[in-house]
Amino acid sequence: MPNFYEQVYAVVRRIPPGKVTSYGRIAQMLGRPNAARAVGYALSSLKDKEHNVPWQRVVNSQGRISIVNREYTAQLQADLLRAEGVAVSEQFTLDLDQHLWEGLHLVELDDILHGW
DNA sequence: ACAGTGACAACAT
DNA sequence: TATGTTGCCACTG
Repeated sequence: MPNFYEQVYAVVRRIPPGKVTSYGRIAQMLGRPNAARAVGYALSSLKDKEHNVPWQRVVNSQGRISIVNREYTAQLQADLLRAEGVAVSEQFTLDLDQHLWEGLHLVELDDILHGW
């Protein structure tokens, strides 16, 4: 049974290129509608290589890149998304109606939540 | 055991 | 619109 962080990573790995979702929606998928902050915390602790997580595909509920006081990182996220075909504005915003990921099917969620 | 820490989100001004 | 406030929660030392 993976811990919460691993569950978050498992979900994020399912997000296809060119699509995005929010911290809160990931929390909801994992059955913890109020754990949005913990999702952000999980991603912030990523050490890149060990995991293979497309962290750039997670933005806040407003469709905005949510990394504060780290301009270079926000810029990196924007560039990574643009490389996938996502239109990101100079203010680090994007159109959720156009790029929002539908989410997982119940079978896939069961895999993540209960192991396989 | 416990207080501090965020890449959140919803609401209230 | 744009800030500010408050509730949240998993993880850490």
